[in-house]
Amino acid sequence: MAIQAVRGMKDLLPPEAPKWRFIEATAREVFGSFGFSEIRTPILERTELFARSIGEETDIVSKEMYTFEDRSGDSLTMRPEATAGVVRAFLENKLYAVPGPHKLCTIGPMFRHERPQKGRLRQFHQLDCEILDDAGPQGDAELLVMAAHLLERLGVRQVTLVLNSLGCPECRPVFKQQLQDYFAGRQGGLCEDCRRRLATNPLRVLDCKQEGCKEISLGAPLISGSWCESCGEHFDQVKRLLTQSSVTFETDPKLVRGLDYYTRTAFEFKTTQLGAQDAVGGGGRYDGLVEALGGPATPAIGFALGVERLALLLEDRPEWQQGPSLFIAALGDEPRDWAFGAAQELRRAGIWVEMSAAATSLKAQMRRANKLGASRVLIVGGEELKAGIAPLKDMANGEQEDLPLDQIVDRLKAAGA
RNA sequence: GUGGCUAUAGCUCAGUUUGGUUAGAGCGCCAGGUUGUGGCCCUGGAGGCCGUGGGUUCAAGUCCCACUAGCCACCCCA
Repeated sequence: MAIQAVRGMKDLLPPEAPKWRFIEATAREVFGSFGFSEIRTPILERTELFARSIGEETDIVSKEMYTFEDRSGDSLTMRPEATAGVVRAFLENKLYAVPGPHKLCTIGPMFRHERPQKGRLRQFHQLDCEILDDAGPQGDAELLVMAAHLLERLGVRQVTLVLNSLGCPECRPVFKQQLQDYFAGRQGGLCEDCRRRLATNPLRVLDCKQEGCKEISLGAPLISGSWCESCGEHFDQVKRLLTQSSVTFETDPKLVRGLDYYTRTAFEFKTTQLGAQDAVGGGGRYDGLVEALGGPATPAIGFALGVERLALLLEDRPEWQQGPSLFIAALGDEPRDWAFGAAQELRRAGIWVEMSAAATSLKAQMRRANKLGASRVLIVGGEELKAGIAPLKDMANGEQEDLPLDQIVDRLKAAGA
């Protein structure tokens, strides 16, 4: 076989492209109305950035990154998520010099070396939003309301917002210790992975899908019991604001997210429509990340939505299949020359015009016009050219009218083409 | 990274069990049925290194192995 695309990297073909444009355009519109500015950061970053922000122990960093040495010997990585790069750009360009909050969004490809399946690619695309320098619960709520609003605008149904709070540096260690104490006596029933997680990240044990682990987790302490006063208050406020905004949600005290930098609010938008790939989007608060990357203490929160997964949930719409406003069917050499010129003139007026370059029968040209979805066909032969009047056929109802050739532009503009 | 299923025309799939003439269908495509009129209908036509490479055999789309890719589950996540 000839050269194939790299595994897990897909071509976006013309029939699918309008859906993507719709998703991206709607997202930009919604993000814009919430005051988000676009930022575009490089796909390549120093490996260190991801190792330090996402966490060395996470699956992403430990086994999923596209990492390589460039020609100067620097270790570079193709971004597996957007937040780290955005935060890096925020610091490097000293965007914090202006008072916050800073609302930034970005749309683009991410890369993770995983085993591909439906809704999971090695190059995939995210709609990503971050609010930097915002500590209050209204920041969390605003972001979630915006995401819910976008899903609604897109017409994506059957998506549930699942919420949890992971606590802060104040209360999470207490909970971690409680968990470790609880599981310590029950290690025997845990899977191999979980026994390892117990030391590194005991919260993940709660998230394990193995039967034995699930059973043991049932009796485990819940993080909701360990929240410090301010974390509990923060979470209550977020929930209150969501309810006030009519955003429905569920809470799940076992929801844990894979990235180390999350604090307090963590969330996922889940669907039952995509099999094992049930997350359409996710995110959370990361109050410590900016400081950990060497910046000023800057509380922040963000989310990402997967474009491919959204596309899978969207039906095609008829308005995405628009055809040309006019097809010129020319019969004979002279009419074809005339049509070529007329087409350019109409196009200059912003009208989508097609014609066929080859000297084929009228029947073949009509078939082609029909296939392209042309709204009208102008039929021009030698007689019409001489008379300066040609039949214009409406392809929807089959009706034909005689139109003076010098009035085409006006006629089409009047028809809203 | 682990396990399972799959790969035949542009698309969806028969044919593989029990190896044996020119590998089929539907849809799509092209042309004709109308000296210059699309969609529906009828007729005809084009289009296939049967994923790639190796092996078994007189003979492989069919059996065996490897590779590649897709799908499903695990893992994890968008």
